This record gives sequence, C-alpha cells and structure tokens, in this order.
Amino acid sequence: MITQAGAPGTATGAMESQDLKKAGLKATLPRLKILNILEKSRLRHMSAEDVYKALMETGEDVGLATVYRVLTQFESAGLVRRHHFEGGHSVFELDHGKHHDHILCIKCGRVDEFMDETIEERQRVIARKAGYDMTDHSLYIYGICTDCQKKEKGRGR
Amino acid sequence: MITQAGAPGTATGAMESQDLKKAGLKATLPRLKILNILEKSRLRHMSAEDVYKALMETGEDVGLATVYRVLTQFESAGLVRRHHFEGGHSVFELDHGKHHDHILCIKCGRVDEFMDETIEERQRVIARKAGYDMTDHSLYIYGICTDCQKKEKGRGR
DNA sequence: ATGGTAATGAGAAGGGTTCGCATTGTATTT
DNA sequence: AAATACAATGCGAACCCTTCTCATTACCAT
Ligand SMILES: [Mn+2]
Ligand SMILES: [Mn+2]
Ligand SMILES: [Zn+2]
Ligand SMILES: [Zn+2]
Repeated sequence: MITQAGAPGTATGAMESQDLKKAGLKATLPRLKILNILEKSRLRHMSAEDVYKALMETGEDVGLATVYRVLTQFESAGLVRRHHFEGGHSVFELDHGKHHDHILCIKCGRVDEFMDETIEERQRVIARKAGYDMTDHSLYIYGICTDCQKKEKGRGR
Repeated sequence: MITQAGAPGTATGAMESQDLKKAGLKATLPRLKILNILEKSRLRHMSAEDVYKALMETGEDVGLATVYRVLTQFESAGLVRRHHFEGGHSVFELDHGKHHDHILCIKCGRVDEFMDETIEERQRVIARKAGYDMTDHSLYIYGICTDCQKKEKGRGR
C-alpha cells in the first residue's frame, strides 16, 4: 500500500500511525500531531495547555478540547501516564513502561524522576497489612533544586 | 471577665477560642464553628464542601467562601493539613502533629493512614542524591479495601 | 459603649476541564 | 477511485472547585 508522498496533512512521521492503530485508535491527524509533540518536545512532562501551545507554535490547528480528549484517550490506551502535580491540573508524559516517581522543585518547577525498589516494596507490604488490594500509588517529593538553592544564597539570606 | 450564659452565637465551646488566639487568629464565630466541625465530625478528612454541608445541617449560617478562606488560614496557622486526593479537590484534616501518609479505596473512598520510617528515610536519601533540599512530600497508595473486595466477589465475577 | 480594623457573606469571576452538536475526516466497502 | 458509515474534531457553552470583590458586620482594645 502506497500513500501519496508529501501529500498535504501527511507532515508527521508514518510510524506513529501504527502505534495508534495498535492501541486501538484511529490514526487521525490531531492524534498524530499530539503524539509527535509528546515525543519531540524538550519537556518530558506536559500539561494539556503545554501541548496546545506547542501545537499553536508549530502552526498546527487543533482545538484545546481535542487535546484534552486525545490525552485522556492516550491514557486509557496506555500510551501516556497522567500525573497530578501540585496545583491540581494534570500533567502527561509518554509511558515508556518503566514506572518511576517524581521529585520536583517548588521554585522553578523542575522535575526529576527516580525509582526506589525499597519504597516500592514497603508500599506493597503496607497495602497488604491494611487489607487493601493495591492498584496504584503516587509519590511526589517536593523541595528546592540545586540551582534554586544557589539563587537563594545569591540574593542575600 | 464574664460572658452572658447562653448568649446567642456562643454555642460553641470556649476552649477553642484560645487555640485560635494562640494561632494568631481572631476568635470569630465562623472560625469557631468550623474548628468545631473538624473536631467533632466522624470524618477525619473533609473537603470544604463537606465542612460547609455539616455547617448547614446544624443550622449554622456560614458562607462557602468563608469556609474556604478559613480552612486556608487554618492551614497557614498549622492547625490543619491540606491534602490533594485523587480528583483534584482539596481535603483537610486537623493537624495533630504526627506526620502520616494515606492509603485510600478507589471504590468507596475510605481513607486509612500509615507511617513508615523506612520510606521516610529513603525519601530523604533520594532528595539528597538529587541535590534537592526537601521541603515536603506526598504519598498516596490507591487500592480496593477489604469490604469492597468482598462486595466484588459477591456480585459474581 | 465606641471606634478602628479585620472578617464575613453573597455573588461574580477565574482556571482547568468536559460537554453538546454541527461539521469533517478516516477506514472500509463498493 | 468513489461512495458510505460512523468516529473524531472544533467551537463555544457549561461545569466544578476555588478565589476575588466589596458592601456590611463583628471582634476586641479602648
Ligand atoms: Mn515522569
Ligand atoms: Mn490523615
Ligand atoms: Zn528549582
Ligand atoms: Zn472500599
């Protein structure tokens, strides 16, 4: 099967198309564009608004409602993970399969990732003891990153 | 100093008044009523809406905006802790000084508490390694509680 | 009891997210 | 390649929780 080379609206890569179909989703232009943003953007964790802005900047014309819908679909399909960072609004990242938790700077918003098997195991034990069938967990460590610590000292104090 | 016994608007206990002043807050009727709800309610963790409804049920007349304001003030004063349970909206509980984390049922909303020094320590280590000056952390374990597990089995499946 | 100032109540406004529906696009069948 | 059937999109309205605005009221030191 051959598609017109350079046909309008075929700007995004072709491989992603398969990813979407494998996930049981129709390979529509908005979905391809959003997937592309998530893959190419320098930010690993993006809010719907972030994705929307990135789309606008590249001249793409996708509605904000669609961004929300698609991200939720991606989540259901297991392509994306949703996090609730402080502040209430959702943040998304491509799901590469490796579970991890987050540590974030309350000054600049920087986000780092970590995985600690000791903590993971303790959580399982705690859930079992409490009689729960654990389905998920979320752990966020908040603090001030190295850079922001320096800045604080710089500004006297 | 003597106050009129049974004077209108003096229904709540008198001791709480001291707590508020110690916290640097004027002892107003709305604040006393809200503090009272938090102490007497069978729910340890309440949303602003929960508090507001409890107030209404006891015939008290406090605005929802005031509930939000007061809860935030209580938080700043260290009287109350705010949590962000799944779903985005804030939940409050009286701060009794002992730090703990939460494990909650995704079916019925039940909330249990726990504290694990191993996890606490690992977090400190992780933050240090990442170069962060840790200020806080939040850990939620999600799962299905004992009761809800039974119900699931009962309903076939 | 009086006055000065902080707190309250009611409703409007705000921010993030979801909905409703007419229009458009995709996958599939001729 | 053209037609078809139905899912997906875009837009604005609607939602929900929370905060803000501001006229009115209540606290508390005098
Ligand atoms: Mn991550
Ligand atoms: Mn608690
Ligand atoms: Zn920082
Ligand atoms: Zn339950």
